[in-house]
Amino acid sequence: MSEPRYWLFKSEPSAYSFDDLLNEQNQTAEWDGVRNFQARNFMRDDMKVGDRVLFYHSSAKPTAVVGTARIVKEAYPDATAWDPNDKHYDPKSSPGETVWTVVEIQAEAPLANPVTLAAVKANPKLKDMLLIRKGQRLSIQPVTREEYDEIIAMGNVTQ
DNA sequence: GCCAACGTTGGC
DNA sequence: GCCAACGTTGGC
Repeated sequence: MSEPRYWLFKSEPSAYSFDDLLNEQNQTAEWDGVRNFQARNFMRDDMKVGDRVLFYHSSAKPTAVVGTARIVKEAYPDATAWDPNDKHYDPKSSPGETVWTVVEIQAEAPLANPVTLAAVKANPKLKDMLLIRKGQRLSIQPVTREEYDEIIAMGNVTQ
């Protein structure tokens, strides 16, 4: 068993929030609709069962890491890509020629104290996080173990 | 609502 | 292969 990797998943809570994930059966959901090659490659090539996930709310008030999750199922084809009625339909993908993939994540726990983007920017230990790099828009990003642990430490402080 | 940054598309 | 135009992301 290799060491788990660490990731940050962005979602707009108006579209899909951490609470939505908590309300799923088994608190588990398929992470579908990703249509960016770099994000797909992370899912397809690097994510393993047991990897840890920070769940981040983008375009929210405030924007923040709000909870943790784990990868519970590794990459498989994203069926929403070949559904013409789906918002993320992509005619270049088909059951015979998969372009896009999904993984499944299971919620672990909400953070007692969500770690806002401002708090991330204010913490020198987190200065290298991709999240705060100018122009970085990836919806799935790798995170180091140190960064993950620091976010958890910040998020579980009760105040 | 604005707009900077970036990815993708398509003409050439 | 270049690059302008366009669409999207996401913070502010």
